[in-house]
Amino acid sequence: MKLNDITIKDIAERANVSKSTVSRVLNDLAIVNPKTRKTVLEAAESLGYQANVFARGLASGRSMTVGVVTQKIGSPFYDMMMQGVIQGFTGTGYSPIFVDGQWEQSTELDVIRTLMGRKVDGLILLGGDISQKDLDQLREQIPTVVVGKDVAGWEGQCVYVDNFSGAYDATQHLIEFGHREIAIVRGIIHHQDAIRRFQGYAQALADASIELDPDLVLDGNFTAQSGIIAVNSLLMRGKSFTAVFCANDMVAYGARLALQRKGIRVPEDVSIVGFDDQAESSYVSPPLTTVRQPGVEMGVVAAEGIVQLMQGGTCEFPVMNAELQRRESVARITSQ
Amino acid sequence: MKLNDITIKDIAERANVSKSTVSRVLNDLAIVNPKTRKTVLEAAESLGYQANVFARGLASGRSMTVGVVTQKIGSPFYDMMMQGVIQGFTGTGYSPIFVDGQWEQSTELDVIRTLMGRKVDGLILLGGDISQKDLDQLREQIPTVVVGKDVAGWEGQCVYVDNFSGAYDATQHLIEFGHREIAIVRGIIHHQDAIRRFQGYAQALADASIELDPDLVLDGNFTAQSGIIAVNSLLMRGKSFTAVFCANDMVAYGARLALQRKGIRVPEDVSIVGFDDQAESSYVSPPLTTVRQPGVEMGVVAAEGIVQLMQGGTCEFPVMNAELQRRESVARITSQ
DNA sequence: CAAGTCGTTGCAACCGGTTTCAGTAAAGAT
DNA sequence: ATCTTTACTGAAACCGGTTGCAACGACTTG
Repeated sequence: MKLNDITIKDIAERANVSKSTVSRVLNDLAIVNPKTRKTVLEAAESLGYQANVFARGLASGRSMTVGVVTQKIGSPFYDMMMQGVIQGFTGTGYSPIFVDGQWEQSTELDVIRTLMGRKVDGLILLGGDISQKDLDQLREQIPTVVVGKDVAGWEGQCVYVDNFSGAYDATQHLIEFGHREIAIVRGIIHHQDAIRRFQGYAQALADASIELDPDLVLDGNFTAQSGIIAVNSLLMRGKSFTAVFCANDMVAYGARLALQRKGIRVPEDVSIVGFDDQAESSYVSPPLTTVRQPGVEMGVVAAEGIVQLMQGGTCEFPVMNAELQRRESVARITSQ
Repeated sequence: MKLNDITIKDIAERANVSKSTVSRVLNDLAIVNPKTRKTVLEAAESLGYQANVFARGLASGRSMTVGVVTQKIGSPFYDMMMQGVIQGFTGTGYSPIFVDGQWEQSTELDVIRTLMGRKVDGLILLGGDISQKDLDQLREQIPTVVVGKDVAGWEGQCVYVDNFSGAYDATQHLIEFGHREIAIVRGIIHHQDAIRRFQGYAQALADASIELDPDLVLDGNFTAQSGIIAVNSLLMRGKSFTAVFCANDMVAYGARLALQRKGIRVPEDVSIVGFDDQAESSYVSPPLTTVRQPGVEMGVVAAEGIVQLMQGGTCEFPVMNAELQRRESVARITSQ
């Protein structure tokens, strides 16, 4: 099946040393005579040796893999983080193995169990909904970092963006442009990011002495479809509004479409702001003003951090910040 | 590190049998007395036994993992296939391990080497640019299926869509709607899909007795940016056209934006058709008429196929077909 | 010159399974 | 009653590494 049946033993014979010596050279964890070392290295090289991961894993207990739990492959923000993770691991000797939690707590626990069964050396959780208890328990068994949310008691060991100030900036931007009737389509109700974003929105309004109007607060679930529904219900109710701040870009797309269907122009009649800055957002019509999350960077940082952790070190992540990308979906309001 | 240090030996002691018997029960590959069997199973259950993958792999040579090489995590079409693959593997006992080829041949070979080093039992290649020679060589070493392109000599062992007829249908749709000056923005020049799509376009024109105008053929690279550039150069040249068929949806977004920037309306002035049907396309403005590729299904089918192959069977994939999704980016032309 | 060090290396046990081969007891055949 | 089967089970080798411990030669040291 595999061409590569050269083992450490073959090298040993070729170099006239014992298996142990070869192993020591290959992992350089003991002093070996430089000359011997060279001979072994050459032998290994010329034979094209590649260690058998099973044997190594069995003997050492380490697998050189880390499990990465994502929530839904194909979801823009999580995909960015995955890219970052891959990037962050290249050259470290560790390989990520990705599994998908499908946004479901039970599935998530399942896949983590599978990962543990596969003896991963570390765990990166991208988002997810596991309970604090399970999380804490997990961390005791295996080096873990969480990306995309902050967990109580894990200060510095979570990579996340400041959703509050991102949302605050976005809302303030709308206010600066003269908007006062600003609707919001929230994300999944118990989702941490969604909550923080709502708080940022609320604070920005408060700071501008604009009363928060409950009728302008709609619930959604991060999908384009939910943006459509939210806008339609807003329209149906006959509520007046000049801008809508969306839970993420997909919701913004939906909102945009729903408005157009009613003959309402964006941004001339209603302005829209999204959150995420997914790849398409620069190219839709009009290009979407949105809050950029540094997804790729977060992935990179997480990968680097877990490597530290697995090597017995510690890691301390800074809070990443989300930056408003001003494009063309927001217009100035002159008079009402 | 792990709570789970129960081994086959513990079960053996608990059930008063030998390791061998336990192994036989657990893999049921030999006749074991039903009573003994039951005892062992119960012991395993009550101890919460989970096999050590390293030991199993070392002894049996099988890892129960299959390597999946994608080209770029975050790319809509490939992501759909990944989702499908995950779906297709659930419940089979195999786990996919994803790596990213980054659209580069050398990287791709590298990651495949890594996968082989990790002793995957099978390989799924999503797209990719490896040479036919390398591919053939690979297939001799390990069960392999290729998704997203067809390889000479691998009939039935590749999962791919009929790009030709997808493109043909799209172009014909434009022709039916009265278009005769149909531009095309092609994908990466040597990319198989891009070539097939171009051929479909050309054939549809030919069948309608429309001469293919080389000035209406632009090159791109599947990115939105390339759509913008293509349309701009078309406009710059002052060439007249009423529709543009794009290599994929991202290109279509770019084209759409470039047109808008010049005050050209879609679809009133110029119609656009894309390819892929990525999630956003239903919600952009106007909702994009595009050719849907059944990415998820392809992934599922590929996963099921490789399982067959790994178990010593064979598999025979049908050609998937691409279906035109008529939405709102194409308008009828009445008079020129 | 004997004893003690140090640097370097080999032996062998071990990691936790799978698998071959031989052995035992019960059932069937002669 | 003896000889074959048949059904089932155990001992032990093996997979390919890692690692503790002993050993060995050369070099100091007393």
